[in-house]
Amino acid sequence: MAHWLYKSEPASWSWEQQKAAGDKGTEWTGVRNYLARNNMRAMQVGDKGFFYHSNDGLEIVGIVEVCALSHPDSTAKGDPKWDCVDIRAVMDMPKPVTLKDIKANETLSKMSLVTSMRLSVQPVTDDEWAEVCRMGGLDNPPR
DNA sequence: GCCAACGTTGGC
DNA sequence: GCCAACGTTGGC
Repeated sequence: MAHWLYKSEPASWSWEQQKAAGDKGTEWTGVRNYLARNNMRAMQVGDKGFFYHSNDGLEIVGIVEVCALSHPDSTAKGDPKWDCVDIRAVMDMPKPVTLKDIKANETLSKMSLVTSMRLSVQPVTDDEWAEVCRMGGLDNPPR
């Protein structure tokens, strides 16, 4: 199963809000970048991902999973170019993993978060997934 | 608040 | 179809 990373500015949509949305989850709306959209189109229900706070926080704070396949973005005003998936919160990171920690870790030097700073929905490799989970204090990370 | 990176737009 | 201008993102 593939892994992903979702960026959000906590001022507009925070991890607390994501958790409050419960098991039904929410549409990951507002992505207007083709690469990020294509990543969402490739997602399967059950794919896990990291939830990252950009701008304020700069850390991975939790784990989410895809709970609905990509579908038209309801905020795109009927523009068929833009799709999104639904995601729901799965668990907190016991220890949030900061961007600083990630940049300092040689294993993660190729991570999209480092190399494609501005991409808002990114793929995460299995190795990166395992390493970030380990750093975050998850001994038995979800797959 | 600044500015680098980078995606998008639009004139040619 | 190229590329300069522009706008946005996001770390610092």
